[in-house]
Amino acid sequence: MALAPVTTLHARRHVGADPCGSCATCLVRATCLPQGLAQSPEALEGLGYGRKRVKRDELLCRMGAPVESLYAVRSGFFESRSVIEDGREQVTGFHMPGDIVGMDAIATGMHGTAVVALEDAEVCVIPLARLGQPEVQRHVQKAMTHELSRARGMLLSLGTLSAEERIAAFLVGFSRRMQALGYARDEFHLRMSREDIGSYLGMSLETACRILMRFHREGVIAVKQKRVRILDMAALAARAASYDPHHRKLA
Amino acid sequence: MALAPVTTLHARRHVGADPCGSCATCLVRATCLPQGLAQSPEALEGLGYGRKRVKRDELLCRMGAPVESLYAVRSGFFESRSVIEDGREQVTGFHMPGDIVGMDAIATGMHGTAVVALEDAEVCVIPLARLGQPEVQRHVQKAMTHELSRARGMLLSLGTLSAEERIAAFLVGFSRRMQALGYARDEFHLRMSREDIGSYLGMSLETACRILMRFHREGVIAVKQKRVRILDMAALAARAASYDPHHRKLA
DNA sequence: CGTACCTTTGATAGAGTTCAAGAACGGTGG
DNA sequence: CCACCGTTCTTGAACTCTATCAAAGGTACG
Repeated sequence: MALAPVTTLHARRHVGADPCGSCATCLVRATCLPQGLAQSPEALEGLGYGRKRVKRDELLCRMGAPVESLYAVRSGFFESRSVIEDGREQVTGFHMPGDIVGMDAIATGMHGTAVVALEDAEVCVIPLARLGQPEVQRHVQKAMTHELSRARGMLLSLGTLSAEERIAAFLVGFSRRMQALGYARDEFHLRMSREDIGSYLGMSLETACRILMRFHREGVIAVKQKRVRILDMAALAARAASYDPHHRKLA
Repeated sequence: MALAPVTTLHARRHVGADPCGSCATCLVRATCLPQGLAQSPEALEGLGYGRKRVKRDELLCRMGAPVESLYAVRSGFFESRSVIEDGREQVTGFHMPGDIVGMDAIATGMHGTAVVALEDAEVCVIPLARLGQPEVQRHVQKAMTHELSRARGMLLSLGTLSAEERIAAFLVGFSRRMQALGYARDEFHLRMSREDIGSYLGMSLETACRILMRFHREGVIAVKQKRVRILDMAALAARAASYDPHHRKLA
């Protein structure tokens, strides 16, 4: 159950390894918004989208701030946080390279969440003015429907699953996203703290911790601090009981 | 604390009172999708959007079914239900006249929820082909961002609020939506059962019931079966601790 | 190399679920 | 119009899960 050193993870890391690179070499290009605007890498380069670097714990955008642009994550991980009136706050999402951040704000013209970098990161800045263009609109619409699906999944998770099921579902989902980015699917580095995980999943940090340790004890995963290895994906998935739009019960 | 008879409610009801009426007299017209396509009522009429009637407990669309169109609710109330793999299901939304239903499905081309009529209802059918039109796209995008905001609000509710706070927030929100439709804001008829409310808010039907009774006992509301009167809106709002995008804690 | 933060673990308390049973309501047929 | 029956709502009691409080390791970072 021993975990490989972190360096193993970093060796696999070919996303965002080139923070100053051009779009031509950007490995999240396939999911990137500007992609819809230009077919060739050269044309992409000419679009003049800005880049922005954000250091760890810095804010990409503030809650309540007016929206000037959307952001496409190029490298690094982010989390979204929202507060309710009385000051309590909750993590509402984690964002990986290829994700588009800030769409929720288009309706109100104001960011509904604060987006924080969990590690040094870089984003592409997409001016809001671009949204008038039909190709951009189509791309954003697609990203938005995905956000909606994800949000409904979280709703189901928070509403009907037990804490253990939510943790399992979280790990399986995280694994899938890592795999989609070219990382290993069964060994990864959680960028966020136990408190963030707990907040995101609607439980205390202690509960999140205890359940991760329980899975470790039972041999489903190996976990040490932020390093996680999935030892029995099937067992984990079995405990996740996730949302399945193909399910025919209500058909 | 006695409640007025239901007829009082129905007397106020001027939305959807004309189920066969034209768009020109439709009172949810302002929020209706086709509105963006035609400036005059006559032009609206000519767009040839279909109508569809749905009886109580009938499905407007099935989960997993291919998406052919969106629906704009003209009259009546609906609820959305999703299932997770193991068969457990949850109510994920309630839909009132003026709401657009089915947007979540655009990405996958398949409905992620089953939409059920809570009473006899009528909808306008919006063929998916229309989505290519820029005006429609813009309108749908706006509706979608509102859905996203609502979803995040629910996430916060399920993640950080106590059962009592969630019930309070639900009542305040329901009241606001009723008022926006021209109904009384402090006296209304819940179309859904306690089980539906509980499911939507992530608690058992007994808990939903007990909390409503607690509010009744404390004089905050008067509730008898599905009839609700809000006696002390301020007290209710104080317990709701809802999501506020203007909040500056994370700014 | 020390300090602050994060993680882990234990003990206790409280909120909410589950099981169960009675009451109220609404629709239906005589 | 009334009685009946199924459904929904209400309420109680026992139990479970999760939160909270507290404190002891670890880790990472300056």
